[in-house]
Amino acid sequence: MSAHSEHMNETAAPRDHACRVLVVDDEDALSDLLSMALRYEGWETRAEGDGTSALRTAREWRPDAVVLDVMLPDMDGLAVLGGLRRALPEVPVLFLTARDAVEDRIAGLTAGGDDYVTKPFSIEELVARLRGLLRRSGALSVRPESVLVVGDLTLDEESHEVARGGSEIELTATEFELLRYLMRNPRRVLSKAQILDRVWSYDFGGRANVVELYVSYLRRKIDAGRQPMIHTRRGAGYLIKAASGEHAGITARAGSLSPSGGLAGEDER
Amino acid sequence: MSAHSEHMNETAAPRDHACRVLVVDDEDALSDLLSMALRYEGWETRAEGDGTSALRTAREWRPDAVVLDVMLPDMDGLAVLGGLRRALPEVPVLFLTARDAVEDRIAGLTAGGDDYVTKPFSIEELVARLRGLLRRSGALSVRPESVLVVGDLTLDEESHEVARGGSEIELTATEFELLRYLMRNPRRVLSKAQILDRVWSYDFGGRANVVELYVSYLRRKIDAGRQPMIHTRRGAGYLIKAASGEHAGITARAGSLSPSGGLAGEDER
DNA sequence: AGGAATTCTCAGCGGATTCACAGGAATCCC
DNA sequence: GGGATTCCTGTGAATCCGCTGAGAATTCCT
Repeated sequence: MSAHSEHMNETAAPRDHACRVLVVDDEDALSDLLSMALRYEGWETRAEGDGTSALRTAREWRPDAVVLDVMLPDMDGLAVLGGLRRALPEVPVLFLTARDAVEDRIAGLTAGGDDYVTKPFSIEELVARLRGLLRRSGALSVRPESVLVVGDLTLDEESHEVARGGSEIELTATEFELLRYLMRNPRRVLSKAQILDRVWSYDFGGRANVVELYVSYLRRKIDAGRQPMIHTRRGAGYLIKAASGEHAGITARAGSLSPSGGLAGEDER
Repeated sequence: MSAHSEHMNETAAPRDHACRVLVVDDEDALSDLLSMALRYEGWETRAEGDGTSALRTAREWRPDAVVLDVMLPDMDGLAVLGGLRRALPEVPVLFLTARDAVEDRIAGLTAGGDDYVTKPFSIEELVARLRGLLRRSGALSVRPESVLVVGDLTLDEESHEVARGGSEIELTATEFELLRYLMRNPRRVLSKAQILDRVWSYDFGGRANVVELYVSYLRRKIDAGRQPMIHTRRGAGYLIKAASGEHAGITARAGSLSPSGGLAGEDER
């Protein structure tokens, strides 16, 4: 909670928030989690638990994007989609679907440019997808470049390419998500708990030790031999920053700067 | 610096101006899907479910193209076509017909340079056909070249010719569509679900495994022995890009330009 | 109809990935 | 220094994912 303070970022953040996101899911725990994460991202949110209210809210509140669970108590997700389209033809939709239903009725959902995420997902993934949708729909005031840059390290969210000093680095899916999270919050300490909550699926039952493991993997690939960029703050967490010797805080998001950094004044656990 | 590239939308939809497309179909699900896909392509759409309203909208809204299901509840496709021609003599029409429709009748309809697609179709196919119609009718402000280029790989959407490094490559229909989709989104990871939604017909019930299969076919024909251009991002999807060693991001649509690839000063890999 | 080309299912292989565990290294505190 | 705490990383097991061969089903061509 804490003051949803506006923290100074290295560059003036062009407020691409103000986006409104409607979350439609009947699991309260999940939609709370999501709302919090999205609000964190700088977006406004509303949550609804059933199709009928969702449609009402959609009409009245006119969100810029919708996160829609395809399994709803009162009406089929597809029916909700139909209503949505009629009310807000342009609004992009991010579907949530159960893992095993994947093959099922996702057909055609992404054809129009919408996207989906299978449960259980990681917040990082969901937010990234949503950001992609908003970017494409033009809802973001400034269309952000898809490349994150910290020092001589770059990460392209569209091609999933990562390179340091020009040479490409191969990462696994988890490594990629972890690095993206770190790079989205350069020079900011992230606790293992935060990382776990953000990068691993919300139902992950494992030990916090995986974070150490994956940081270790990342270091091997990214800091190998060179000036280290990933640093440990014992007892607090990890952070990434341009290697000393680099130009100061060349730590920007190529086009605009993400406010997402927004983890200002976060609390640790 | 160079970083300031104007970024584009997902599908290499070259923002060819806001063409207006009228969709006439009585199946809501399908016309929703279509509207969505076309809007995504950068076009404006209106949907109507019967011939009468379709004609009214055609007269008032004056679309640049019409997608017309020949099976309508109130009037025969032929009658609608007649009305259309009277109202908008020049407008190109893309017919939707059932697979087993009487072929010669359609042949008659499309005599004027119109085109048709049989249900069930893939979004890729429909969009490509429509783009062709618009291109020919001159409705597109910038007439895009019909050749997609990525590295030394070229694909001509009109002649359906594909060549790598000058030597021609024979592809089956599905392989062609898959490659076109990849090439329209160079250097962007496309998930198997996205590919399935876009390249396979909307009613395809099969497993995502076909995508792997067809990627495998494509690789045999395109990457055979040479520097691979089709890459797997395990856990994420596939992407195509110029082989390393090629000229930088010569990854353009000959006429308009496409995403990230383009500009000089990009780093190579 | 007969044969060829194409599409697709199925199943198995093999390597990549994820993760638990545990011992060792670094750091902190008294 | 000594012990406690925290972090790092090698090892190995279970699992997941993608690739591909074989062949059935379908469509296309003549």
